[in-house]
Amino acid sequence: MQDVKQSETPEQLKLENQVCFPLYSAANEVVRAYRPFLAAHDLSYLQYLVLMVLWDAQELEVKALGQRLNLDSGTLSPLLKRMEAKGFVLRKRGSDDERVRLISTTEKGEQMRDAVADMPKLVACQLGLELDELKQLKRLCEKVLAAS
Amino acid sequence: MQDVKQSETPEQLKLENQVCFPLYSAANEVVRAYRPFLAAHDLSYLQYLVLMVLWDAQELEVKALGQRLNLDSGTLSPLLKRMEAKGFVLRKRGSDDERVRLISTTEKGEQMRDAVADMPKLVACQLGLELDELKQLKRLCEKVLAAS
DNA sequence: CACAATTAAATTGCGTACAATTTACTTAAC
DNA sequence: GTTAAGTAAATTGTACGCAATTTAATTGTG
Repeated sequence: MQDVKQSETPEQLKLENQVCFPLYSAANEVVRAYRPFLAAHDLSYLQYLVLMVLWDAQELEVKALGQRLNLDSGTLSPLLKRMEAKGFVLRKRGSDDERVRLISTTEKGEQMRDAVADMPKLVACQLGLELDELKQLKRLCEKVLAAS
Repeated sequence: MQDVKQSETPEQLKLENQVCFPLYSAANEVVRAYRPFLAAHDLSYLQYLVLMVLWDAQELEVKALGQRLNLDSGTLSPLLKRMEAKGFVLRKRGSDDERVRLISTTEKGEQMRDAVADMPKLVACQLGLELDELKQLKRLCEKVLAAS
């Protein structure tokens, strides 16, 4: 019975033969790995990503932030409001263009940099990959992103 | 000004030096790539994953489904209800254990197999990776999953 | 057999993702 | 300079993910 059904499933449609599923699931796994560390600082994974962009960029419009993170205002607007409410970021209006929101870190947001500085290495260790494998994985994911 | 701030950011905390971000973003990208194809069949990406597991497994408890997909009942219970409402799956009660839900595909769910058979190849092409790179990516993601 | 401990799903509540629409503002064209 | 077109965020509505709790059924222990 089960054999009959299995033989009908084309090989390319089996979960274990697809790239998309391990990629999807590994990404979930990495976010899970970050969660406890970040939760200790009242941060979600995406909020952590936003801070990383801002640490490196000073002040950014929502749109520019979205371009770096591959996300739109539908995701970022409410997120940034929550981050403002928690005191991590500022949401100024553009002085020359009132439509624009200029996002920047607060002092508290800046301090998070030190608080989470060791996290990437900690989480990387949990992934069970060698250094060159991490680089490979990074390169392949970046190639996927470049193709989109 | 910007240079000062940048120099304060440790290298490992820059977005472009982290594995986690490209992985997270590439996974989002792949789901995005599937979306239009799946939407034509009234399926979400996760619903498609569930069907792939069921095509290969006949009948599964929610827990077993969750183990294969790395997801819990908080995600799966409402998802399976939606899939039942759309006629893709059945949710029987276990006859010997009334707590258990036995999930199986309907005729309609089975037919989806043919409808989406070409999708993996189509999407894989959009990823911009060579065949050996796809295999590499798959292997690395699976290694991450195995370590968790 | 009673009753505590365990287990499987479901539920609740919050934070993403994203399509589609709306709001508020700016720019272009006449 | 008024109106149309365009643009940046925000909002709305739906569907994940997941922690934490709840519900309902089963198992274990005396």
